[in-house]
Amino acid sequence: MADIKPDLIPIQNKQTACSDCSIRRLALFHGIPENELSWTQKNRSCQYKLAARKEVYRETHHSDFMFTIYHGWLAIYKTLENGKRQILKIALPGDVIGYQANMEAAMNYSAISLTDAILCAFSRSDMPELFRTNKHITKRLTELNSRDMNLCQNRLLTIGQHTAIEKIAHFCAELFYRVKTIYNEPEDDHINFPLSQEDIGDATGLTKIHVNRTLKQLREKGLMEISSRTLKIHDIDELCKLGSFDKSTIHTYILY
Amino acid sequence: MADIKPDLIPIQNKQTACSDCSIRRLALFHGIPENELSWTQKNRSCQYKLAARKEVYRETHHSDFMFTIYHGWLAIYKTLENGKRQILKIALPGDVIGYQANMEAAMNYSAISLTDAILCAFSRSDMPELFRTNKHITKRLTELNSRDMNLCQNRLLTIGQHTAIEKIAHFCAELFYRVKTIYNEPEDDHINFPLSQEDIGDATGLTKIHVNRTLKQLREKGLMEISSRTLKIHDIDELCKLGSFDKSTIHTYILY
DNA sequence: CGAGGGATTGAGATTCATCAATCTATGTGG
DNA sequence: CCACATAGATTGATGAATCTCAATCCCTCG
Repeated sequence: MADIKPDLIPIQNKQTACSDCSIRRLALFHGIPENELSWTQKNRSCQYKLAARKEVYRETHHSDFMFTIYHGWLAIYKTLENGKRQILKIALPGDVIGYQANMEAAMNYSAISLTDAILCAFSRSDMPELFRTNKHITKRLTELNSRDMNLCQNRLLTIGQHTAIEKIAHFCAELFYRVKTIYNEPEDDHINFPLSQEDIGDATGLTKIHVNRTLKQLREKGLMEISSRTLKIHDIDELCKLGSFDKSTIHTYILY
Repeated sequence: MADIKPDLIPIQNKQTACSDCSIRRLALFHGIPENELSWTQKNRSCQYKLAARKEVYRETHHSDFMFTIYHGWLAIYKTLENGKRQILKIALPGDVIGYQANMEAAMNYSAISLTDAILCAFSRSDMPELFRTNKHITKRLTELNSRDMNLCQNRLLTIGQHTAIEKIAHFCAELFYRVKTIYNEPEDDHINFPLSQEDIGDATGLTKIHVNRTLKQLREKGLMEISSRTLKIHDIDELCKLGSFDKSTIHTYILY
């Protein structure tokens, strides 16, 4: 088993207490009775911070830890021999990464930070004990997994059956609603957007050149615009319609 | 909540006992101690049989049941308003269908039988009790979900980043290995294959016409052949290589 | 102020979809 | 048992969507 990555820097002091966690409503520990919350605090190995564009996991490698994201964005992806990359998911605060059934198995995806980030680490070897001792967290983990499954299936539908402009509309609309829900700022029509056009291409199965042309179309249609790492939404209803994104289902993703 | 579908015909007698289940090693109840197995027997509402091409679930509709597949093949899919369909998964004996985090929510996919099938039904309203009372089955359900997640992510990679011939090679190779592992017939180079070319297209994001031409290419390359509902593999190694399918990972899918 | 990565645009090639016609296998009713 | 109906498979011709290669531009950062 490999150790922790060198780019992950332990936060020496000022670690957030789980009971004070500002994003608890989103996270693994949502709805957990206070008296059981001690498990997370006790078993959280450490909080780590890391810079943007640092690798957290690499496919086929082993890792001792799973993480919950406290701050920042990450991309979860798989690569092919020919260098092509498929981004499976943009992971946001509250998301769990590195959880899989067999905690001793190698990672089946890679992960990289898209922004500066703070991660809460849990030792994978503690997980079996968790399943034995804490039903609430186990159930919650299952719920988060199930939500992820639904997201993944929707992406499969989008990537398999949509055109380029529909794919990008869907991708951006989903991300927009996820971010808005997490940060509770329903009034703003824009979000910080740290992905390059190449990243968008890797997430939607398009080349960066075609992404560029398609973003231009979206701009000219007055639906949305990306510039200087910001996504501005001009017509969210049309955007959702174009991308077949049902915003009412966002609450099946972000579980309160 | 909707009731059971009229096409699902209750098996009146000769229901298989869970303790005698021939596919238990694959299924939800793998590795469950005998004394806990009574839960499944007690809570299994019924075994149902159904003919090929019958709908089991419809997206957005409610269902009272989740199922484990005892016999037959099913397709799990989502559809768009324009009629396009994405097959998310081919479900085989041992697979669980209809499990999602919020058991009261509407189904987020449809399901149809591809062959005659036999399903074991469990009432969704019993699930919360299951989580409270049976850690083994809960854990097993989590493992199966996690395996499905990995399969789904691999499909996302394939559909997003591969060419038509690579997609179909991957799809067929995966299915071939899954079927071989379930039925334990490692010597045969062919399997029963009830999917039409249109089904393959819906699973890989291609039109049936392009599937036809691509199958012709695979035939001419001497890799595989589909005829009269049979998939014959001529060169499994080359097929896996072409489709970037790593057959060694099949054991992370089919958990013994 | 120069370097470098990302964004943008153009031209041409390729893959895949669409439309349309024919062929084949399978099942059904007479 | 045959004639027919039907669904799926096959092939051709054409066009659209997307990729590839190449050049230039722009912004950011040291």
